[in-house]
Amino acid sequence: MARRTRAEMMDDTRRKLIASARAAFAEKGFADTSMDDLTAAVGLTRGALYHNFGDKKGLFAAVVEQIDAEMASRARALAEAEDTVWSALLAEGCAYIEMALDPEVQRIVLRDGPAVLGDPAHWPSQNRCLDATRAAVAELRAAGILKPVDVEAASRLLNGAALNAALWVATCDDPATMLPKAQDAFRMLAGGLLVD
Amino acid sequence: MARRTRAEMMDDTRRKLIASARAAFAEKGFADTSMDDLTAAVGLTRGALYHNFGDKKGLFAAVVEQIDAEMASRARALAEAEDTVWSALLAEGCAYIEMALDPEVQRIVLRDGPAVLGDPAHWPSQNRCLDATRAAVAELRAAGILKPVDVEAASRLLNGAALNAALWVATCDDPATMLPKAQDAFRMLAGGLLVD
DNA sequence: GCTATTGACATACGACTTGTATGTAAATAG
DNA sequence: CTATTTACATACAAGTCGTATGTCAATAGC
Repeated sequence: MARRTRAEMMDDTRRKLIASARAAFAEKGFADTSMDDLTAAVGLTRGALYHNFGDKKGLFAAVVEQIDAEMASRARALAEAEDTVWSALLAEGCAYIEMALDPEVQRIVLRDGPAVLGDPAHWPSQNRCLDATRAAVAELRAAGILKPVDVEAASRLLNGAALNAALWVATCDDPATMLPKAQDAFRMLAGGLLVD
Repeated sequence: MARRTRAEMMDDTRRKLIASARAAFAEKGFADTSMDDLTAAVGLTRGALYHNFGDKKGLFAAVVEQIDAEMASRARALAEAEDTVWSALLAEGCAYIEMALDPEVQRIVLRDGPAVLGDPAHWPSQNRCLDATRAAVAELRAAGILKPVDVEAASRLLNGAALNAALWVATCDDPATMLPKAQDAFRMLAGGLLVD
């Protein structure tokens, strides 16, 4: 078993590169990260990088994909713990706000992501968090719990509100006390969608 | 009057550089814009650029400042045409959504801006659109028209919702029909802040 | 009105970076 | 056991940014 097959070696290489890139991108940002440094940090060269990911953006996209999957997984877990679709939607939004406090999420997904990869809605990872929100909104609309609002529009607005709230909380003076206020405001706003 | 004073020459140089940069950044984005091309397009060199703006980010910041001021001015004009503070707030948000349809605003302010300059809340231009929203929310809160929500949090959420809605509308298949839906959804969400 | 100095740029230079083209050694195929 | 493909490393060319230096016109001082 000491003998490694080629596929195993490549997977290992990819994992190492993604991990190194994730740390570097989070700390220095996309533009200020050198691929020479990034690869050397795990004992490789840019040759491995271009072979596995095509270019710098390709590696960045892989990192975003990984983080995005983790976020969606966490949001889903929290939403499933709720007992109504409505409370699940609120929980998702609040979870999103919390997760965006993570410096890695902020810098890589929220700040550099759009500039490097374009609008999140067109990412291959499809911004899974948005997908979850859309599903919940669609179900609530069908059940007549929400006012006759466009599902896509409402999902976008809810996610956007949560996202920006998170960015603000993360960069304000006192995140600990502002987080609950932001989440309160989010629930209040979302309540505007409910039928009277 | 053919004789130009030095201050006039500098102002003219700055205007030319900002105009050229605005076009280049909007079309190719910050990262893919060369300062050599940018300056040569108006008959200058990078020397003028570094002398007047310090570095590439400095010029970018000046462009953002200009666009931001234009947006705030327009939003203010629309808001003042309304007869209540509440409708003015809604009008501002809807105006924001519309303005974000402009490719220049999208690429420079919304996409590249945060990546290059960091969180908009910390920009020198202070994101004037947000300021207007905050002022309106504060007034409505004081008048008891809104539920007891944190002013800063609510302002952030409203602006974030509008912003993301705009990004979505701008990149969707049929912006013309989606714009009113997004604005409807925005008004509905904002209604969640009103006392019952 | 003449010189000295400052200001507004242009030019030249060095240090990096990215992407590609080529080389190479190991793993697989036949 | 040879041939070929794979998974990288190395070498190279092009382009970019920031700075250091040069230059000429505009102002200041006497």
